[in-house]
Amino acid sequence: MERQSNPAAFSPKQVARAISVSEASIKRWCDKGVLAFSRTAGGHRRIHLPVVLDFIRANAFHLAQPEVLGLPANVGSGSRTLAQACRLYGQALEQGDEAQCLQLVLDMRLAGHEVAVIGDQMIAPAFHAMGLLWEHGKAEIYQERRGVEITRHVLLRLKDTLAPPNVQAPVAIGATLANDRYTLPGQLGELVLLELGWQARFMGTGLPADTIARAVQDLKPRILWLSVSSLEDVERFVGTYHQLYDYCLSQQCAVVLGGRAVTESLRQQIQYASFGDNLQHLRAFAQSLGLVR
Amino acid sequence: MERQSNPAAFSPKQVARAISVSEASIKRWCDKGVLAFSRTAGGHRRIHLPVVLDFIRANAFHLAQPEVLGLPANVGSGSRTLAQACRLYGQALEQGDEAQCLQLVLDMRLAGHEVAVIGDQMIAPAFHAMGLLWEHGKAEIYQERRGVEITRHVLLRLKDTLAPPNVQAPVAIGATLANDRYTLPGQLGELVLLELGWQARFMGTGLPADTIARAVQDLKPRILWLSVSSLEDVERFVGTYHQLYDYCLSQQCAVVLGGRAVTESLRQQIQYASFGDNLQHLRAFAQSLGLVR
DNA sequence: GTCGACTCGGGTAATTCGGGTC
DNA sequence: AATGTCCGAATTACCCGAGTCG
Repeated sequence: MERQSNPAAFSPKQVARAISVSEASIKRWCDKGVLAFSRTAGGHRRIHLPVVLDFIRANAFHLAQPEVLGLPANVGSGSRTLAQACRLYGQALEQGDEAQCLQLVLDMRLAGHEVAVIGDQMIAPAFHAMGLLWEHGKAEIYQERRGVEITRHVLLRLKDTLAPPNVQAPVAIGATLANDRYTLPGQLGELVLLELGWQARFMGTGLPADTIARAVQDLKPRILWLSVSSLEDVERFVGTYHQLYDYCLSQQCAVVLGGRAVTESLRQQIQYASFGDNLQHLRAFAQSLGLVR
Repeated sequence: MERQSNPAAFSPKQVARAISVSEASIKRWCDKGVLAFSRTAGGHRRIHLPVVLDFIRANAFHLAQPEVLGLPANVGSGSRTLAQACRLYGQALEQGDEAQCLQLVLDMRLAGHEVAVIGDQMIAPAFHAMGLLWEHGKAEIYQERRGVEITRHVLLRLKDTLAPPNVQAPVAIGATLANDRYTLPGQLGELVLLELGWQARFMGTGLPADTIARAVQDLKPRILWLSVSSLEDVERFVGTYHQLYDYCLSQQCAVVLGGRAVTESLRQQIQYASFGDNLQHLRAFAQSLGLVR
């Protein structure tokens, strides 16, 4: 929930996380007088933004990311719901505020949301919204591209919060085919499968079908997930895909297709173990195989 | 206690254990001014990771227990030359061994090599070698693509070891133009400039020239570095580039060109503030502007 | 009014401070 | 001169039941 009248105020927990210190310390510093604060009617501490900034400066807590327009950490006291977080994530992307993006994603993760949900209901919609802005001339392409780079970094941090996979866990590999350079869906897929305990690795973008087949041969994955975000030549795709699918079948590797370029009409021309236009489908399918746990 | 949103900071005890000296020595070095540190509100010392690594590098300390600082085990154990490290990096890329890649890069960094040198003499040659293997049918494309993903991750870790830029530092932005999806040179350029103290940001791949111009207008960089690894239509490139160059000139933004697609013949058709086929050129040019320190 | 998440306050264990000494 | 160890006081992190927020 946004405050309009007062300057933004934060709870001890928020400030604590913003500067990587325990919540108890924040409260102690408040009570000692080093950190000015006010109280809610019920007695909860609220620390105002200017105070936090002064404090960070005074104590040389290196403030990450420069172009923070006055809102370095937790904007809005209630980024609890995914919808709110999504909106804020979109704003942070526009401004190129990597620290804020990271904070929002980690907040959602700490709130218990699965990676698939964060991807489907926060990150994807944020980029979709930015696309709409661009169509109306209200956003620049460079903002979107920069946002991709930022989100890549954020996803890598998110990966750090996931338990490393067991060496005996089943293997999954992901890729995009030639001429498809959208990396985020692929990276998100990796995280979703890692979260389920798989040894998942996104192999990169723009892989020819034959080298993917070779990778299947060498790495013996049980899942191959292909993200298809753009498709120039459908005919050609169907041809090469068929071969790849047959090979995967012979290697006991399930092919999971995803991406907005996999249209209804295309799906009727091809086979797959599973199709999903979002990450939760991928998650559900991987779990349905029952190979982990 | 282990958080990561800001540049990671450590207590004297942690740093002491990491390099196998007594806690008292760390405190003395802090107080003597050889180890930069900040303090908590209660007076406890906090030392940031980039400072620790600089210190280790400058004083040739042995990093006995890297895991205390959140770094992979065994970092700093191998004293290798760049050539050796390059060969091992190539092998690790082939095998998809991300941990090994990370260790090799951090080792070289701890050995005192600049980011530009690591990029020019270790990472670039490793990929070049892999390309040669591919030409002889001894490597697969998927290995190269996977290697790119791995190296991306490694570079992000490397970024954590660099001091965050000052908010007043000059801004630099980097990008690749349309149809050029090689991200590594751009990411490496970012690190090189960050190391010099710039506020550098790689904006992503495949940006149209007009949105780059818009970014220059919005962000007011003093350097725009363009990595040109592939070039389909030279004519077209020269045309759009000219416009972009002129605009940058009017905005007092130096254009630095790099990449193997900038051939001798192409260079005679265009203007630029600097050209470099490697990172050390970029580094030298940025330093020659004398805007930092 | 319900309900989950958050915060309160206070208590305890672990860490760090600064100084003095070996 | 430089380092490692020991100390009481201060600081910080983690824990819990009761109350508050949205």
